[in-house]
Amino acid sequence: MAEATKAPARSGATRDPERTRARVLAAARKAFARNGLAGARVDAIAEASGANKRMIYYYFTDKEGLFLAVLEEIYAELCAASDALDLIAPPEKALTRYIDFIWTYYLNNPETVTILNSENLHGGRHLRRSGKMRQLEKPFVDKLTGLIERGVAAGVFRPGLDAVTVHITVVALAYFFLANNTTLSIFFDQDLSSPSAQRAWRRHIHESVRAILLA
Amino acid sequence: MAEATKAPARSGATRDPERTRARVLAAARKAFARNGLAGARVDAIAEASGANKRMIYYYFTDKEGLFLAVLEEIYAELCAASDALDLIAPPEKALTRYIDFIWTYYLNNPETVTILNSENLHGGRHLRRSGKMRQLEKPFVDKLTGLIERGVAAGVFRPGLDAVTVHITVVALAYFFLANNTTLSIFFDQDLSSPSAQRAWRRHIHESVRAILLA
DNA sequence: GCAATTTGTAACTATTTAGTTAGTTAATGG
DNA sequence: CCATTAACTAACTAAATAGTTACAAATTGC
Repeated sequence: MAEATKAPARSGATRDPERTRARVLAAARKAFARNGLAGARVDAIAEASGANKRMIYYYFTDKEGLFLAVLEEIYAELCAASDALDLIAPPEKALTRYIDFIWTYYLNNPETVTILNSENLHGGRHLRRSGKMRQLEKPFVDKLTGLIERGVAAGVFRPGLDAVTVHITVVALAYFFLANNTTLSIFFDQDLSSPSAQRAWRRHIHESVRAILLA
Repeated sequence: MAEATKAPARSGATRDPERTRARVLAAARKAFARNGLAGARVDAIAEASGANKRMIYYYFTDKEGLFLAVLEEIYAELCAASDALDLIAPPEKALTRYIDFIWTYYLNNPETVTILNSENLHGGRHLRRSGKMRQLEKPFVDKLTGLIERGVAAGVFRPGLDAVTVHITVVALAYFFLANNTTLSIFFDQDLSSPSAQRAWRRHIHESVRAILLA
């Protein structure tokens, strides 16, 4: 709502802070995803985004502020995608849709995976400071809780499993396979990055979560 | 075999390359686990280990060589612990023992977790170069394959699941929960690092893997 | 016991890095 | 239409960083 009044979206404008900010964030996301917080270079981000380095400090205070802004953007995207997920369907069908959503999301957003790993390396110290993080995930947990309750009521799912536990289980199976794909491929001497290996694992997640959840 | 003849283990010796190397590796492991490859400082590792910085380059060529040496040490420890695991027991009991081993290992070796994450961030480029990695994991996979086959033959486990798939499943559930504990705690607004949360998750892994594997 | 080699040290360097200074150009509001 | 503010730039700096140079002392092989 504030966008239209504050930034009148001039096309080809010589100055467009909104776009500059967005371009810096996009370049920063790539850089942090590839090299981590310490490995990413502010000079490189400035050059890649076409912004002057001074503007990065103008908008984001310092490197850690930029990293936090990237984290917040990533998190907002994840929540927006989660909110768009429709789980109003018969329990088994909704479960399938939910699992596919998680798998597809992390498969298509590898930067999210590596940046979240980086934040964990640093003990979550950026997210913890952020004001924007509180309870954005709650509507999604409520939606999943609703699905599980409907499934239990219908006698399809077994009782005793809460939404957060189920969710961490599904994310663990998807995220770990993708985040640690290279070391797993080396250790077990097989290419787990191939489309066929990915299909097989996606199928395995479906079967496993069904085995865990079905009555 | 070479140790006894080459390094006669003099206690309190003024020079002891074996110990210097070991101390550098220990300090490097801590530094890489805390700050990642780019974030770790060679000067800090030298100071923490009591070794002169020049010796680090003398033994490990460069920072990446040191990182690789840490990776190889971590991997060798993991394989040694895996080899010591006894799975000769009735299938269900052996399965419980195996799951406990994986959970406990990653719980007690958080540095292994973060360093493996770092190696994945860098696309496995250090491990891939290493000559020491090939097939060290094989005896363990064979042992697990044996367990699964015995379970299937006894009608306790369902057929169609290979050892690597089962193993990645168990490690995913343990490793992901531990590696991403802080962001998960923030996102879902609950302390997943507490002993009770850890006990609950360990129990959940047991129940889930049993659900996946039991006939 | 001495020449060669291994292990160790202190001080140095060339670059890179995050972060600044000091200013210019464009938009905006009265 | 001008004063004020927001957006932007180029060049700079102080500190940190990976990697070296040039030696010295201990150990080992002969």
